Amino acid sequence: MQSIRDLKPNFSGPPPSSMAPGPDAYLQGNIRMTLEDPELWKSFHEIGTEMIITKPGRRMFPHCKVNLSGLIPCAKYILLVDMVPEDGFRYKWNKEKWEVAGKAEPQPPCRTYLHPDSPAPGSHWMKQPVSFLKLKLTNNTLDQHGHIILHSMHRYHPRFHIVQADDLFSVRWSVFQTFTFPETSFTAVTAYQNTKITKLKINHNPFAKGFRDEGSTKKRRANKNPTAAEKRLKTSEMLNGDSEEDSPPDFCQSSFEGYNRDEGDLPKSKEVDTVKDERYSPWGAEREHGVRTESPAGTDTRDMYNTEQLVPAPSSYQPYRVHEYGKSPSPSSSIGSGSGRSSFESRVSDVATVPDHESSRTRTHEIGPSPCGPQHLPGPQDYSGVLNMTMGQTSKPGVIGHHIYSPYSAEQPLGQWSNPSPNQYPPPHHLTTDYTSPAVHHGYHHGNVAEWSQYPLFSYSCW
DNA sequence: TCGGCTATCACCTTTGAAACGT
DNA sequence: AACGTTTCAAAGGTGATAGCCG
Repeated sequence: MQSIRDLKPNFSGPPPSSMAPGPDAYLQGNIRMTLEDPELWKSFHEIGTEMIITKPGRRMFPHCKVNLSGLIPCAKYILLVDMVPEDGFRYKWNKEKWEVAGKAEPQPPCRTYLHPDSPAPGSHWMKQPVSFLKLKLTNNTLDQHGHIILHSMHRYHPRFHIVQADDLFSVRWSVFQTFTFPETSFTAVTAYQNTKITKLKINHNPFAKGFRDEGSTKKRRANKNPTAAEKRLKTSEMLNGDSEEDSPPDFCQSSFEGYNRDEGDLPKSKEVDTVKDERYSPWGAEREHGVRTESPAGTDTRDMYNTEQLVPAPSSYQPYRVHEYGKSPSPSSSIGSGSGRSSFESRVSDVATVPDHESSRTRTHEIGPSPCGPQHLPGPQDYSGVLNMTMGQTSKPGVIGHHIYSPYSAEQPLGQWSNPSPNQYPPPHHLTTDYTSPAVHHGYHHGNVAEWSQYPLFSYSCW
């Protein structure tokens, strides 16, 4: 595990005193985020997770669900997720493995999904796992629903951000921490390529129960289209692991030899052991191209990382160009200790704004009396043009009363969207040169660090 | 010709309101 | 009247499939 942090304010002027971590700022450390269902994620990751993206938007499965600890119970936090390209390539599924198919397409509008409970006190986030179930992925660059826009056949991984902020407006002045989990990386696809992934999805996603072999699957469509039924049967056989397709001779030979062919079920404890020892990836290409390194095999070390810095930045968020304060010596103590969760603990204290309950304009989403005293219920706030964020459809009115994410909104003349140049979604042009030195982090090695600079954490980082 | 995308399908779960019982 | 449980229909999510498109 590595910890990358940069406490240096990266904006030229001081933030408003009401929002800035001023003299009364205090240290806040040991924020820990653990991934729920890590074994499920691993089982997908070892095969090569694929996420369907559709025009109307498709949920992720597995969906992002994390546990949080170390938050200040009374302080308000905002949770966000965005998707970051894994590399600068487009891929294709060829002969049972992913291969590089060329340069990545121009990055689509970067959207950040705001957890609908945001903002909420730390106690709220810590009392139960935080689910991003309703996060949806789309390939529609003109999407108006706030779904996260991705390119098909490209690789991404989610980043989780936690920001101590009383409201969305003050996010820009708050310290945030970023967490990633390597096993959550995935390839965006419009149709599943790897039948193993299909099988895993069917076996674990309750909505796909109808496709399970033990169910009525085989009679589905059987009387409608015999040919289709035959194909379906054939597919079922393949998915059962009886076909050779489960163990193709050339199926990622170099990286998949030890794959557990009984992946159809949620990994049992003994299977997990196997997984731990044999962490393979179908990404033969990534080795060939040195795009990224393999996750540490045979170890529970979580090579996730976190970063934190003050926003806004004078330039785009530069998560990979921040100062490295030294690698954390070890993963969280809970890792592999029975919790079965991936986790990352912020091992260094960080600066946070002091919760200002007096001036808080946020509303509480806690049911019942808050242990932190009375909560103010502010009126609707207009965040138009403030963030380019997506929100769950269950977003509370008043927290964000608008679809503020619309990248093409006329009311959002942000540089990120207003500078289309050669490619539709160019990197911000205002990057400074102060941070161009590569920073190795959490085991990933990006061949072209500069490419990362075009992926701001938040769209509003261009403020 | 082929790979990728999309509309549509049937099956399933989830969700919330209505009905009912205590 | 209030509360808890059950029932049921609508909404929405799922992968499979066929056909379209570049």
